Amino acid sequence: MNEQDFLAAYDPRDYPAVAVTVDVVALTIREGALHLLLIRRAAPPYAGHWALPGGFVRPDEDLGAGARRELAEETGLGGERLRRVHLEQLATYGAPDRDPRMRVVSVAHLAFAPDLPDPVADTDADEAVWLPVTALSSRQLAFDHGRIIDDGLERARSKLEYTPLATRFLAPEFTITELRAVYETVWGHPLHAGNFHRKVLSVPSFVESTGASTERGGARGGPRAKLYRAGDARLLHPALLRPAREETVR
Amino acid sequence: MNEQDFLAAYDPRDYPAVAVTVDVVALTIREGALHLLLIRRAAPPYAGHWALPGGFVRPDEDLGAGARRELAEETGLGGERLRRVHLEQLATYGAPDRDPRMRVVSVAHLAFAPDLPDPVADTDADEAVWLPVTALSSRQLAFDHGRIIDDGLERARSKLEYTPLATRFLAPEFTITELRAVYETVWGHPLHAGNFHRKVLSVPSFVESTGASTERGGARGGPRAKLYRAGDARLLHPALLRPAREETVR
DNA sequence: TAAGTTGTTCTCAGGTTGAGTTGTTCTCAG
DNA sequence: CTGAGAACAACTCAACCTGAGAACAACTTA
Repeated sequence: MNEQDFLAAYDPRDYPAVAVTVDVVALTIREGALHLLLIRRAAPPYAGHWALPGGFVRPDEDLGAGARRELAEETGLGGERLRRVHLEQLATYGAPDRDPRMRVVSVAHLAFAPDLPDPVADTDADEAVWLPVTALSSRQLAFDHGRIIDDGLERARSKLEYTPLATRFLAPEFTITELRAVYETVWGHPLHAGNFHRKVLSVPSFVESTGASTERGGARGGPRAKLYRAGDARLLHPALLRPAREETVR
Repeated sequence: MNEQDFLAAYDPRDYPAVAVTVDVVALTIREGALHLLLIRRAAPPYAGHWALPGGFVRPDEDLGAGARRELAEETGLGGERLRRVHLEQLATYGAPDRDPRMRVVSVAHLAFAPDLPDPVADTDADEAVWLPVTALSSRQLAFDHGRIIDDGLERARSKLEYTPLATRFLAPEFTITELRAVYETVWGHPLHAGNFHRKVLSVPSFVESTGASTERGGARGGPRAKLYRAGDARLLHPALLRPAREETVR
């Protein structure tokens, strides 16, 4: 049997039915707090529970494209602003019983977005909101989405260490203080302003100066800050390491 | 419609057919060189080409379990030795045209194994071999497996920096020099022996002393080396960073 | 104008790194 | 049995990086 005959005789229905979905852990920073995009499910299973935006991948659509489409549908975003959102694959979740309907394998993605407008509920959802991650524990989550969110948050924290992706939470031009605020909210603890400043400027191609400064000083005083934009580094060398967690005392 | 009615009325065949496979980038070190497990495909598509071990995920099997099963089938391994192999999810590949038969989404995994016996070809394969990664360029690879292998090698290199997984390429007891040889072969360049020694012993819980030493000195002389086993650290703090690649000169 | 805040630059002590050296223990060849 | 060479393990030292704090000028609001 040659390759062409083989393909002609091939019947996809011979294989077990598995559905493939994409889900998105979309993060943004609003009012100094890390927020996550969640929808409330309108239809069973898990009707009324909160879930990640996502859905079945379409027959001719790449996985990343599917994730971006789902994100666009939930945020009502398009064009340039959607293109500025960082999107990467997170991990794939495929426990046999994770969806009561059938075998569903979900390819989860992680998105970093600058402050975006309030989301719009579409057909699958009662409601869509940006929820502060600190408020997550009070919500009932569908499927294994709690686990996916935990993995996404840990990935986000670690990505800030060795990539310049913190800039993706900000407008194209930003100050070093705004960049530090991103690190502080994602990592959840304060950083030394002077050392952070020195470090960011010493990492090659992390940020580049625009030459301009802010129009005004800070809300409560202080000089105007210099403006920077993201440099062309894709990896930070050397990395900005998180302060080590305390050793477990024995 | 309540949730039970919904599930009763649900027909999986309403959804587009997608097949889910698991593939494994299995790495080991033989004779001082990094080797990769490859099989030669017996059946179309890509008959005669080299491919990663893998196959369709079974209806009631978790993704990681499927990857471990495929690895066991190709290596003929079982029991304790199979359990010692480190296996983690790498990434998922789902471009619509990556398989000519139908839409196939492949969840790739990465495995680190101590030196294993020669693989045994099973039904899907003419032949199975451990191939030095330096010889990869001379082989015709099926599907997008070249890309998956590149991603797996890069992931392996980076995992050695911040996890103690280098020990998974070795027997349960090893010397610091053997551990250094793992880093040197995976990273592809020599390391300073004295500094490596100091660093490994200074990272908390990376390795712990067994108290014993090797029976004999090195093949070409030298004292007996102290033996260590893996400690209980899951992450290295601080990490063992690769020397920075040279800056791209402009 | 005074008081307070903030962006930015310094200083300095302590730690870590890269590179080389030393001393000792071993294997192998003759 | 001995000498040459190899390798493990420990040390030294200069260069660099980091964390913590201080200094100071440029802003804000009251």
